[in-house]
Formats: sequence, C-alpha cells, structure tokens
Amino acid sequence: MFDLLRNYIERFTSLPDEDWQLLLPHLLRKDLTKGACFSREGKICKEIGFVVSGNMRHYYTKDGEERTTYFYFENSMVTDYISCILGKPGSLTIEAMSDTSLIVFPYAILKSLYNQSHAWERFGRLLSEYLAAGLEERMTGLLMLNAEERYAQLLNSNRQKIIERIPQHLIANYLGITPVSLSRIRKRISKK
Amino acid sequence: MFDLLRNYIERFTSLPDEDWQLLLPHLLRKDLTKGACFSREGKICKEIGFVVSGNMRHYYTKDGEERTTYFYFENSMVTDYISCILGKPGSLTIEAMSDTSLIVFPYAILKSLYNQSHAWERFGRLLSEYLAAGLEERMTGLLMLNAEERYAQLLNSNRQKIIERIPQHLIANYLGITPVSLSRIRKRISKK
DNA sequence: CGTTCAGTTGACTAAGGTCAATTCCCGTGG
DNA sequence: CCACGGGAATTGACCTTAGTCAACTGAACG
Repeated sequence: MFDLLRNYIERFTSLPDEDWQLLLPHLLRKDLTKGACFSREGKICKEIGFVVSGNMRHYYTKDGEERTTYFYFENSMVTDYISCILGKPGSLTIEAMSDTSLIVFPYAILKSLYNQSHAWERFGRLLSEYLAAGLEERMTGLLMLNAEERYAQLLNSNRQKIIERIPQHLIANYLGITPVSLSRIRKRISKK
Repeated sequence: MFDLLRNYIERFTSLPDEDWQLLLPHLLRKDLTKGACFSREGKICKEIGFVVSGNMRHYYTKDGEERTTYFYFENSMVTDYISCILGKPGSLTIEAMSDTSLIVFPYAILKSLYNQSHAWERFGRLLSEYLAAGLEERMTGLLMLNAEERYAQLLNSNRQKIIERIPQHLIANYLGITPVSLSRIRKRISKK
C-alpha cells in the first residue's frame, strides 16, 4: 500500500530506492472516521498524510463560520503545510468528510530527510513550488473574479471531482459565497 | 554590491563560498527608470531580480484595471516566481515605482544550481516555502476579512514601509478596494 | 407517513463600487 | 509673491453584488 505514496512522490521527482528506504520505516497507517480531524486550528500540525481512500476538506473559521478552501481526494497529500513549515499553530482545520484511510509520517522526519539527501530536498522544493502555484491561483481567483465567474471557472477547470462528489452547500462555501447565492447563480446560468 | 544579495540569501540558509562562486559570474546589474517593467503579463518571466535601491510593485489586470498585490523595497528579491516555476506566461506585471537598481540573474541558472548543489536546492525550497506562507496569509486575509479589517491588519502588521512610502490610492488597490472606499474607512476609523 | 436536511425562492439589508463635484496640496511659471 | 494647473483625496448621491432571514419544496430514510 505504501507504494501508492512512493508513486505519488515520484511524480514530482525520481527517488532512488535508498532514499525511499529512509522514509519507509516511519510510515504508519491511520484511519479516520467521518467527521474526525487530521489537524485543528490552533494546534501545531506535525504530521504529513497521504489519502489512500476517502475524502477530506480543510477550512478556516471566522466568528464560528467555516470557509472551505481545499478538498482532498484519494491519492493526494494532506497537511497544514504552513503550520508545519513555520512550526506555529495553524489557522486551518482538516476534517475527514467520509471514513478515510491515510498513510502518515511525522513532518520532523521529512525535515531530517532534507538534511540527509539531496533528492528529498528536491522533493521538498517541488512540493512547496506546487503549493505556492496552487495558492497563487486561488488568490487571483478571489481577487479578480466575482462569485459567478469563480463558479464558471470551477466548472471549466480540471477539478471534476469537486463538482461530482461535493455537495452544493460545500461548493458554495469553497467559492466563498452562501448556498443561497450559489443557488441563484445556477439559476441565472441555466436561463442562458 | 553583489554581497547584498549574498547576505539576503544567507538569511535563508548558509551558503558555502564555493556555492556562491557558482552564481557570481552570472550576476548583472540592471537599472530601471520609473514606470519601466521588470516582467509583463503574458510574457514568460526568465529572470530573478534583487532590489538594491528603489521600489516596485506587481499587479494583475482585469478589464484594464490593475490589482496590486505586492510592493518590493530595497533588499528583497523580485520575480514572477510562478511564471518561472511553471515556465508559462505570467499573469503578473512588475513595475518600477521609482528609478530602481537591481541585481539580476537568469532563472535557468538558478535551476541548474539546483542540480549542482544541495545548498542551492535548499535555498530554493526555503524560498518557495517563504513564498507559499506569504501567499497563504494574503489569501486568508482576502477570504476572511472585510475591507476595514484588512486595512486594520495592514496598520498592525510589520509592513511599515507600505504605510509610510506608498500613496493612498495604491494602498487602496493593494487592499482590493477603491481609493474612495479607503478614504471613507479612514474617516470611520478616525471618528473612533 | 413524519423527520430531517439540502436546495430554492422572495423580501429586505449591508458593503462596497460608480460617478461627479469639490477641496487639498504642491510644483511651476509669470 | 501670486496665480494657475494637475493629481490625490474627500464627500455626497445613487447603484450593484452578495448576505440575511424566513418560508417553502423535495428527496431520503427510518
């Protein structure tokens, strides 16, 4: 099963077997039931996860309201990377939306791998670059587009899984609007 | 003068002299006059810059309108990093707000340094992490705060240079609002 | 069947934008 | 020294977008 993670990593950069062996002994399987949290606002996130099956979302809270900014599906990494990097309490909560199986390992291990091997350092660079590119796209969407345009962008993007598998009120939340507004937007679009 | 850049890099990670020597021959000085662009929307950005003196801003455009999302002052790196990383045309324009002196080098060189040296790879990782952390903070500000809260956040942040040296209509733009709105917000705050 | 929860719809509200007029500040030329 | 011109900032009147609240519909499930 751990090979799923290895394949994922190799999509970023090739990883000699000896490097993989450095991580392997630290991998654990972890199962979360629906609604359980992988990481919580206010806690320092110390683990990296990899979703084997199930799906998750992460959200920020303000005045008790949730703002979802990411959905995780099988075959992707999950962590409050900013909290890991900065070693500070995160502002993010990551929650299993269904029963979910993960492979996990401590961020501290990844950090020590950075020292032990250039290949791991490279993986860390590429992962951060990938994250930054994603964040930038997200930010420009919020900055440049109104609600209807953001919805249209989502429909035209390669995020099919979100449209197919996420209930509408969470999609609204992800777009930064209320379910009521999304319903109206959909009505407006369908009239065209 | 190039030592300014070296000092900047060493704030991320220590860099043995032999590694620094790999970059040194590729450094150039570049001067931009007020209003000149370092990188343009629609062009692939192939250079990394370091501001020796002067200041710059970067902005996105939508329907001919500019949205400023970053100001650069002396002693900081400047580039459309996302365009560099992805090797795609950027959606960002970076413009000198005053006559500006830069140290520049090709991104391709940095990329080759990643292959040549673990220390440079580490720098690349830390730079990307730093960028991601900044983007995340910016995104959450846009997502979670209204205009007045964003302005208050700016005032309470360690971005003094922006408040002191940037004209109000560009601060408004940076906050994602019109100069008219910022003026009203300031009035509201001053009444308290 | 009734309960529950997602989604839809209507009426009203709030935040911020638009447009236009006015004022302020500052540099330049007479 | 004063007058003028131009851009930045302020202010008022009005508009647009999305949020709020509440009522209603509809499907899923015990």
